[in-house]
Amino acid sequence: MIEDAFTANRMSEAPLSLHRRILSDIEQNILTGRWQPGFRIAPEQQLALQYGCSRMTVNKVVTQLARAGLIQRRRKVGSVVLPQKAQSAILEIYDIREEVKAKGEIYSHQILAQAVRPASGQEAQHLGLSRKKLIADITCLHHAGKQPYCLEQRLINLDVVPDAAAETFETLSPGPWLLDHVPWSAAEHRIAARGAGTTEATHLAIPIGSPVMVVERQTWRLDQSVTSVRLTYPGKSHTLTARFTPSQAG
Amino acid sequence: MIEDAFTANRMSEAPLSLHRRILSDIEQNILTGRWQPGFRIAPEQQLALQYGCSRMTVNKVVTQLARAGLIQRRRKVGSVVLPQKAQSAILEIYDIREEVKAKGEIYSHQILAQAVRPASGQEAQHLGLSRKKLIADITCLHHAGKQPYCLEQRLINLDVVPDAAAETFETLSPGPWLLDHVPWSAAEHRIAARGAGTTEATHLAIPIGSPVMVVERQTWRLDQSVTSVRLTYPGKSHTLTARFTPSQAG
DNA sequence: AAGTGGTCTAGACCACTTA
DNA sequence: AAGTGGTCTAGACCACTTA
Repeated sequence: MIEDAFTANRMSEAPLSLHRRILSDIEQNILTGRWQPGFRIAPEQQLALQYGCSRMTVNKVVTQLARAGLIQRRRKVGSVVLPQKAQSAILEIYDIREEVKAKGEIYSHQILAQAVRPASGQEAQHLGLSRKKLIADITCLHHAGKQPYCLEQRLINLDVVPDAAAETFETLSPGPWLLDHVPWSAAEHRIAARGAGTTEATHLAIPIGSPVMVVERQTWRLDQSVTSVRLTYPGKSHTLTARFTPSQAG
Repeated sequence: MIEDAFTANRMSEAPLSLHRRILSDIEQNILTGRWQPGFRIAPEQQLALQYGCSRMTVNKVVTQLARAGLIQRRRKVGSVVLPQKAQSAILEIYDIREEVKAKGEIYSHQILAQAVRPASGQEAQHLGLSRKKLIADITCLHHAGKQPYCLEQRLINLDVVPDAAAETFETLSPGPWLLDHVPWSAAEHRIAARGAGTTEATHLAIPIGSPVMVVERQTWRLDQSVTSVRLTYPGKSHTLTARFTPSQAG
């Protein structure tokens, strides 16, 4: 369990750790705007004196705040409050199978098309590999009960995942299969609302032009692209949720 | 700057700190599936011996992994690898003004309607307050150049933010104004794709039924709701982006 | 040269949880 | 009773950055 400020504040009996007290103090000063962007936080030594604790305890707090993006730390200069350009929230992207099961529906998936072929120029660029490298191109439809739930269009870099060429994806759909077979180190998601094109409309059994949510995800291992996927959901059936509590982020 | 595993791997010269080495080791074991969910990680004492370092150093790493949601820690039981139910990604939600400026367009906003009135039953429930409490109900249109960019429909809990009743929001739109005036401790976002209704279509100058992205955000201060807002963007003009690197999350 | 953060140590005492 | 994590201390040495 992650204990965050929100939770901590509701559990009134729990004696706050020194760490948490210092964290909340500084955090509140920043979030309420008492300490404006550019404000310089007292150096660790001084904070340690103020709170009557060791420098290590203060250091952990301030490091955490830097990780959460509230401040920037630089040697000799000190810790400076950053402008709050963005609210960052934690978006949980669940496995489609789990999503469907969580709705109490029966999950199934179906491979509509599968090919191994050299990457086109555009694809190669997108995946960050040289042209003519082999990729797997897979189209997969996910069902909730008998209803189409999500259309998956995926490219896999066979340099990184050669096993994918021979895989049928019958038991596991490409997403979870890849999670099981490849270590990855970074992912990027783009989320947009669009009107369904002919392909999406046909497979998802919705009218052309009706709103769909498109989630595009690209995954890297070190600096090699592993896979790139576009997930298309009918607008009615899918909502993403993201939460944020500042102290949780660090 | 947050230094994450991805970055670290690309900066080959930088000597890895002990902390980072231990973190990467454990993380890779989990992310590659060598340590399956349920696997029990060696206790801190033993890890400290293995790496020839003090327990404190190990503790910081393992605490960070727990915060990132990769493992669960329990006294006496130890640290257990959690099932990877979700990929979590960090979604940055920018201020609309900044978003527009970043596109090189001129930003402006316009208050279309503003009222102070008692909350309806549904609104009271949504905001988690008793009925008849006063709320501010504001509709605001954001422009990029001369084009409508985003429709904002907002409720503000006047118990928490009494000043909002008298505010005209001419200089600052309600979002940034609230950020400047109220400390908050948690936020929740829901993101969906829908077809534009009559109201949205009219204000955004798009056809009825055309795809829009709807971002609903609710913000709390401790356990009081501060504000609830619905932002509606034409599907064409807006994409959300979320990134993730595992070690960054902690 | 001096201030600041980055990292680490070797210990301590306690709280919680299972047995 | 014993194992494990939670938190904290009082120091250390160094790297970086500004002056």
